Amino acid sequence: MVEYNEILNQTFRALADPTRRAMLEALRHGPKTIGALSEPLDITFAATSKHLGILEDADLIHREKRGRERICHLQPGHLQRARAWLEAHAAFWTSALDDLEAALKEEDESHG
Amino acid sequence: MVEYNEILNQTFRALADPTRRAMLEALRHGPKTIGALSEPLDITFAATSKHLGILEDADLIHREKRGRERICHLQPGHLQRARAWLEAHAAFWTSALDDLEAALKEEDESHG
DNA sequence: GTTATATTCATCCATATGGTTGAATATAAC
DNA sequence: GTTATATTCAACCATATGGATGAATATAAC
Repeated sequence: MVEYNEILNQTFRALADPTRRAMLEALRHGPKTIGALSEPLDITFAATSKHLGILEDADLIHREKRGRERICHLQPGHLQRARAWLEAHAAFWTSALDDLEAALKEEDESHG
Repeated sequence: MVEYNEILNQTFRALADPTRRAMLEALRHGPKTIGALSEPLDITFAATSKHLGILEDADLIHREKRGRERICHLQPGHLQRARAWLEAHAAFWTSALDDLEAALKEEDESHG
């Protein structure tokens, strides 16, 4: 079993690279072969393949073998985990800081 | 000006390390000194300081100098950027896959 | 002023990362 | 079967990363 923390590590790491984000964005317009993916990125097939390995480890895509080519598909899977983490923290964060601000203001008023 | 892509790089990179996520979680309970932060992490002050530098670069925290200590505070700033990116993609992603599924199902039914 | 405490800085180290290149593999086209 | 195409594999390289250690800095305590 891959633990939660490890999933977040892989997912955030996968998203931290602009080339990989570009790949995910390209895949929004539909599944693509490795060749089609690497073409606009100006890197070799091998480099593309490595990036896809990282995205696949993070469960953000999967590769389907079709003849001599591989078709890459988006896979929602762990993106939701990362999203949930961020969501929870962003929300708490903001509200905690709002509370702090409100508390400071109140304190200020009670002393004013 | 730090461009959008660079912000995402820094933010996701900052979040990709479990030690740094633990730090952010610790800071949810209120501001803390470097010492208080590093204590439960079992790493040196220097390592803690480096991690904080990365979190600060990503605009996720800021350090306030108070006497000989530094107080670390959460800072919502760029977390929202990362969140927005993930949010947009997760939403699109899921709905695109839902659409695909629906389309396949419909096609299936029209052929059945 | 001297000493203790909190933090950072400068090295240094092992490993990970993103990239390349050229060989290997698998399948399609002829 | 031979050749061409799509992709991966195996080195290899330069740089980044996460960590440690010991010296430096700044401030508090005495």
